[in-house]
Amino acid sequence: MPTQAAAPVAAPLARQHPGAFALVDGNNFYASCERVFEPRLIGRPLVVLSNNDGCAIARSEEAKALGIAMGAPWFRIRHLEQQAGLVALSANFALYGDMSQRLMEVAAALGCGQEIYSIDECFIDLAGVPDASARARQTRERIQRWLGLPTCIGIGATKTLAKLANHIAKSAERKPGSYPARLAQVCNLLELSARQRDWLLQRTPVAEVWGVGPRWAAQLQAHGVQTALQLQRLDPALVRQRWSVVLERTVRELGGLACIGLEQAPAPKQQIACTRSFGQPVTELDDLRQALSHFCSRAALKLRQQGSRAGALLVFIRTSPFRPQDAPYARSLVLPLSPPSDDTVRLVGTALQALQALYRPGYRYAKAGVMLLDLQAAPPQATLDWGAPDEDGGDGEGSGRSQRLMQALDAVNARLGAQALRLGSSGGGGSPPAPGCAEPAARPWQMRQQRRSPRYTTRWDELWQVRA
DNA sequence: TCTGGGGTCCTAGGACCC
DNA sequence: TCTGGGGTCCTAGGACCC
Repeated sequence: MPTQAAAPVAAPLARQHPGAFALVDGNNFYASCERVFEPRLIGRPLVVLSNNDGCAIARSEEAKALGIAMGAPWFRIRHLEQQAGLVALSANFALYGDMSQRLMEVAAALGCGQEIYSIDECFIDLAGVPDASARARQTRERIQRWLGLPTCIGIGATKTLAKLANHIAKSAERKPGSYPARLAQVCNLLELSARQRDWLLQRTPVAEVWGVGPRWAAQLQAHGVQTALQLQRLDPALVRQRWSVVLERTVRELGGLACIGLEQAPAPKQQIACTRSFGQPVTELDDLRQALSHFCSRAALKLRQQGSRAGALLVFIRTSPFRPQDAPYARSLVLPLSPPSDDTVRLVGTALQALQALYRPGYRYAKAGVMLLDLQAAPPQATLDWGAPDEDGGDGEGSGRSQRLMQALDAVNARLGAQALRLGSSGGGGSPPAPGCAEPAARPWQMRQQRRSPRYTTRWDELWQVRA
């Protein structure tokens, strides 16, 4: 057996100085974005629904108080519309993404490095930043005043402790009296005594620790570990043996040893997926072809945007696991792409070939998707030379013609809207048609989004209207 | 009737190599 | 009783994150 290197844990020991990280996190981010443009929603229980209006993926405090769980299916909570004045909106990712960019710009000024961790969270490197707490409060106020978005900020010696501090800042704000008031909104563990920190860790359930999911939480509890403090005091070697090197890192991070660094430049993705549940069950091959063509086109755009090519492509189709009355069917197929490609025409052609092999009539399909695999950096872009004949003489892979076609496709869609120019196999669908074009017939695979708010910040025709 | 859509990392085990 | 000793690559599965 090869001996296990201790590298993943040992490397950070080289850090000379204790670090300091902040975590800036939007409160109930999607719900808060909606309230910025629709103030009548303030104070009301509000949920944002997933694609297809399937389940709740964000909740205002008032909605949480009604007992609505994260991921609660809409059909189980919709009675609260009548009973409790619950408002439900379809997810408006164009709006959230744009608000996120603005938030990240303001938050970046807090320190000397930023890792955008998710749509509503970023880590900030605070090494060498004086008066971190005061700066954090100022950053919070700017985000509130300039964007109308509430945030909380946690500060600690490691990313795991910054996360934990953020959790405390939120809890202290949500439930005044549960923690000292000065910890609300901004919680800086670095300015507390060891005793005070232990007290906070002791009050934090182990399941709230970043990196401890439901499975490990249950196992830890069975092992007598209920709190973050008890987890921090476990023997790292035991944790590694009984669980994994991943949880061992968490234990060390809780103890103040930074094992997880700040990743400022996001690494290129190793795989790119586009998958969707359908708005209605789909039975016809032609509808599946349209759906997969559409998904694959989106994935191909993401692929080109990060400058990669795919060496393989996976397609899956499946019936609903939630409908026992339907005959189950779920299959996937991986096809190689040789040579690797970023050409929408070729990728969609391959995806449809896979679909042809997977499709069986007689099933009610509920979901399908495309994943691009084996991603590798694309060779440097050929210079744009419209007049020159293709060196390889054809429209084969990597040819100048393929590259120019994709550049033109992306340029047109960047100007006129994501679906303005698309393959015929995609059929209608996606975004509304450009002005003057006919609305294509709705297809069963298209997702339901019946309660979406306007895309206030990214569409000229959906701007806020003010009447004098 | 109605249950999201992305990602990451780590480990174990098998195939295969010299 | 003994059965070589290293290695790499790939895949599936399990855990986690938002």
